[in-house]
Amino acid sequence: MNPLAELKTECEKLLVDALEEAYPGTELPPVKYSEPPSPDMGAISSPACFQLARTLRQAPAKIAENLAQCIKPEKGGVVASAEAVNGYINFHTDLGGYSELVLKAAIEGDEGYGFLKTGEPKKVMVEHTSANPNSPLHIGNARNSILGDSLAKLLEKRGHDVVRHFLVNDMGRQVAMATYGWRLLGKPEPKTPAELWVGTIYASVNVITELNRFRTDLKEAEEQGWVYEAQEARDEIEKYETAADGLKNRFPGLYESLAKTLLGVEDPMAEIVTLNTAYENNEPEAVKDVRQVVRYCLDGFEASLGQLGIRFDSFDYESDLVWKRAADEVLEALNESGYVIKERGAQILDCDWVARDLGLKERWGLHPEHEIPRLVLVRGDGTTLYTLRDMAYHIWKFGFVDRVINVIGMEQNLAQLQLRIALAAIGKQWMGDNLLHYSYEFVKLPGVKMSGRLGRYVTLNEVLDKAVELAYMEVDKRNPRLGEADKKDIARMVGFGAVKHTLLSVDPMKQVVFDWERALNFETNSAPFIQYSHARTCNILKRAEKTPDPDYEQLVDVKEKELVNLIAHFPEVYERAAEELKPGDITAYANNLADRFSSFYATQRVIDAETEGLIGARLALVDATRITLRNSLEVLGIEAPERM
RNA sequence: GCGGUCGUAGCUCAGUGGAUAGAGCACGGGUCUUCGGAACCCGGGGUCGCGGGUUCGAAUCCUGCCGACCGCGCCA
Repeated sequence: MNPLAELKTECEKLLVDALEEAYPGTELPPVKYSEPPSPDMGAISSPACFQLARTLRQAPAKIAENLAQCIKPEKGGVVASAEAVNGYINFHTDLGGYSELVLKAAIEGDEGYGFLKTGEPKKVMVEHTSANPNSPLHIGNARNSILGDSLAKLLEKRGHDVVRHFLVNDMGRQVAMATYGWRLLGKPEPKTPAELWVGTIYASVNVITELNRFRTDLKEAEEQGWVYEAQEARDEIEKYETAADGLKNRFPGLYESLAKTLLGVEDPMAEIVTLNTAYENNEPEAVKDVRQVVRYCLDGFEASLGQLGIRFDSFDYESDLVWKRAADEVLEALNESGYVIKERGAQILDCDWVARDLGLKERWGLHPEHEIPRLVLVRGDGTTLYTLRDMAYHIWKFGFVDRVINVIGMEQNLAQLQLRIALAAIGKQWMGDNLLHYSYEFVKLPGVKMSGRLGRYVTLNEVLDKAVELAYMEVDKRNPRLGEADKKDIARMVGFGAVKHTLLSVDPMKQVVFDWERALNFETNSAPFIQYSHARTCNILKRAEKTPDPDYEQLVDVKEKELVNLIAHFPEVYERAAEELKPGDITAYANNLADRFSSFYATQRVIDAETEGLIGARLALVDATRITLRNSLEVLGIEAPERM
C-alpha cells in the first residue's frame, strides 16, 4: 500500500545498525528523508549526518563516509547499496525489486492506491459556498465551492465521515431587497438563468435607490455650496451610473421598469426593512415571497455546482434558526458566563477578557499583546445580531459532528475568531478548538473588485460555458470522427477540469486576478495536460495485445526510475495534502507525474519494446501511472477521460 | 494606530531548515518513418521586497523596516 514507507523502514534499520557499528552508543536523530536531485544518485537520501555533526564533533561528509561503509544491505531487501555524497547518505534501490514493489502496490491497490487511512476517523462537516441567495455564483464563490469540495473529498478518502453543508443567509437586507424588487415587478416568472435574473433585480434596486440618494445629496450640497460634499456625491453618482449601464444590458427593460416604479416610492429602504422584519416574524406572505426568491437562486446554484459534481447534504436556513429562537438559550448562557457587559441597553461580549481568562491566546497561537475587539450581541433596542445565531448554528453543528471546517473568505477572520471565543465563553471550548476557519483570499477582476451590490461579476456559468466551448473546439479539431455525444462529454470533462485546476493550484491565501487566458489554458501545467497524459496511458493499455510477464529488472532508464519514484511518493503526498488541507499539493504532484510520463512516452516504446519482459514491465509502469493520475484527479474532483 | 495575509524570473505561480531556488506562459532554437503533437528536447532570463539575527546550513524560523490587500460596525 505504501511502498515508500517500506523503503524508509529498511533504510532506517540499516542506518541504525551502521551507526551502532561506526559510533557505538549514538542515537540516530529523528528521521527525515529527501530525494536526491537526480534518480541516478539514488532513490532516497538521509541528511542525518548533518544533525549528527554537532554531537559527534566531526564534519558531516566524514561521518557519512564512515557510516556508508558500515551499511550492509540484506539480501532480498529493496535497498541495494548506500553511498556518501556531500554529507548525505544516498540509498540506491535494487533494480528490479523496488520497481516491482511500487508498481504492484499501485496496480493491486488500484482505486484505493495512495489513500492512506487515518488512525482517528471523525465526523467532519465542511460548510462551503454559502453564497447570499440573491445573486448568481461568480468566479469568487467558485473558488470557495471548488476548494470546499476538494477538502471534503480529501477528508473522505482519508476515512473521515464527511457532510457538506450550505448556510442560506436569507435574513439579510440583500435578500429582502431582491424580494422587494420582485414584488415591484409583479412577481413574474423568472427569466433564465434565474439567479442572474434575481441578481439583476437586486443590484438594480440597490443602484437605483443609491443613485436617487446621491442625487438628492448633490442637490443639497450644491444649494449649500459644500464643495467637498458635492464632489463626493458626483463621484458616487458616476460609479453607480456605470453600474447601471451594465445592468441595463442584462435583461432588457428590467432596470428601466424598476426605476420607473421606484420613482413613485417615497422611501424604498423603509419598505425593504419592513419586509425584512415581516420575514423575521415569520409572517406568511413575507415567508412565501422571500422563500420563493431564495428558491430561484438556490436552484440555480445547485444546477451550476451540480454540473461540477459538487453537491450538498443540507441547506441550512438562517431563518429557521431565528424562528426557533435558537439564539435565546445562547444569550442566556453568555449572560451567565459573566463576560457580558451592558452598555446603554446593549449587551456586549468582552472577547479579550474571555481570551485572557481562559488562556485562549496562547492555546490558539494569537499575539499575546493584541486586544481582541469586543462583540455586540444585542443592540440597544433589544434586537439580536448575527453572531448569536451563528453561535446557535455552530452548537447545532457540533451536535452531530466532531469537527467543523468553515470555508469562508479571509475578511471574516475576526468574526470567526470571535465566534470561537464566544463558544469558549459558555463552556464549549472544545467547539472552538475543533472549529477551523479555512480562510481564502478573494478573486479580483483585472482592475476592479467583484461586487454583487453593483451587479459586477464574472459568473461561474459564464466561465464554465466558455471553458466547455473552447474544449469542444479542441476536441473537434483533434478527433473529428468521434460521435457528437462523446465530443460533448469530453469537452465537459476537460473544460470543467481546466477551471477547477486553475483555482486549486494557487495557494488559497493568495489573491488571484481572474484571467481568462490562464483559466482556459490547456497546455502543460493544466488539468487537460494531466487528463491527456491519462488518456495516453489508457490508449497504450488498450492497444497492448499481450501482457507478457514483466521483468522489472529491465526498467533501467532514468525516466523509468523517475516515474517509479514519483508513483511511490503518492501515498505520502496525499496524506500530507489531506492532513494539511492543501489540494494544491495534489495539483502540483499530478502535473509533475504527467510531465514525467510525457517525457518517458517521448523516448521509450512500450508495446513494441525490445524484449517480452520489458514490454511487460513497461505496461505495468504505464498502468501504475494511469492509476496514480486517476486517483490524484479524483480527490481534486476532476474527471479522468480515457480518450480526448 | 492595532491585528491578519501576501511580496520568488518580463507575466502567472510552485517551493513551511538541506544538494546548483523550480514550473508554465512569453521569447529564441531544435525533435515526428512514432503506442495520440493538448507532446518532447535545448537555451537566455533571479539582489527570493530591504536590513539584522538564529543555524553546520535560511526563500523557508525570529526581528525591524517598506509596499499591496483585508479586518478592527448596535451590518450579515
